Amino acid sequence: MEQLTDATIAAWTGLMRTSRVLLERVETALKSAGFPPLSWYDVLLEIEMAGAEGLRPYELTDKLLLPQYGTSRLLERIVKAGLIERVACAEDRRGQVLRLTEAGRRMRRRMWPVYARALGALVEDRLDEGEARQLAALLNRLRGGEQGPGDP
Amino acid sequence: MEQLTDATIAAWTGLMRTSRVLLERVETALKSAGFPPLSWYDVLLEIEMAGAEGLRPYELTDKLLLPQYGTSRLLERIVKAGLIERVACAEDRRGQVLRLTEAGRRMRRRMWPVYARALGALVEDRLDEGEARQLAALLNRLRGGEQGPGDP
DNA sequence: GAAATATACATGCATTTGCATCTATTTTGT
DNA sequence: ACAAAATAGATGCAAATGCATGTATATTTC
Repeated sequence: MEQLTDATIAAWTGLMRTSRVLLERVETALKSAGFPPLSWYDVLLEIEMAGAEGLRPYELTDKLLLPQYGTSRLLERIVKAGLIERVACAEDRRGQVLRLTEAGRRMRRRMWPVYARALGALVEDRLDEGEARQLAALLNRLRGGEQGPGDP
Repeated sequence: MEQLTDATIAAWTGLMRTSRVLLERVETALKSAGFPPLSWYDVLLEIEMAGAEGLRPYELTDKLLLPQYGTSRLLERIVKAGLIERVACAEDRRGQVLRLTEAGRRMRRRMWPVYARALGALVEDRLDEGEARQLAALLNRLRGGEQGPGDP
């Protein structure tokens, strides 16, 4: 029942297993270097890339595909660690603007080499550039054709 | 610093985003049909496929790539729901053997159409068979060449 | 064959996640 | 301008996860 090709099943299980395994390895690399989880890196990077205007939490929710409460709590922890700060938002008094602290900027910079080394070993050493590009293309199609841009 | 090609970055972010989005949609499909999470399906299927000899928890841990305590607790819940039962293991008194109950077998059968429909919409409708096969191949290479077999 | 080591599984405790709902403000419709 | 609806964000509570460690049995080593 429910005809699905073997190829579909193989793609799905490959996706589930591979993403879990690689993510776990990246997390392990960060943790064993004494760094916080990858999600913190994502937050720090997005805020840094947002530049001088800062970033609103709801924008982060969109970019990182997190549930709203997930963003709220993640930010709470990162703020508590002193890596970002919330500033009241001038043009919307419900909201806030996120900014990196100096410690946050430093943390992001220090995490990157560990992250990059892991990606080098896990991805770049295993796929040549053409393959990586093809994989990315297939994954993007799977995700539903075309969405907003994406960054590391 | 830390040269990584754009293709590597694109493959990595594609992998993270796509796996999260698709998994979330599958989970949503199951939940809104009134079913338990996908991990329950995985457990039920593995036990069913193990056949008459049943399956040991540590084997499940290997197959599903779960941490040991994760398996222990997942099984606890599924047992409590009456879908599987633990039987004392004859040849290793530390261990146990898992078996499906009739309700477990039924549950797995009833979940499959929902699961399959989701995979049809998310994977099969978006990639033709050749693309799916290629995606699976690339993902398997990423996961570290060749491991044991894998099933849905 | 006794002691050391390894394996199977469980569990207490802290952290994280999910869900539903709450408050405050902004936007919309009339 | 005001009521209704939508949006930004927080939070209480329950469930799930991670981590370290515990207990029991098996296996290895000397």
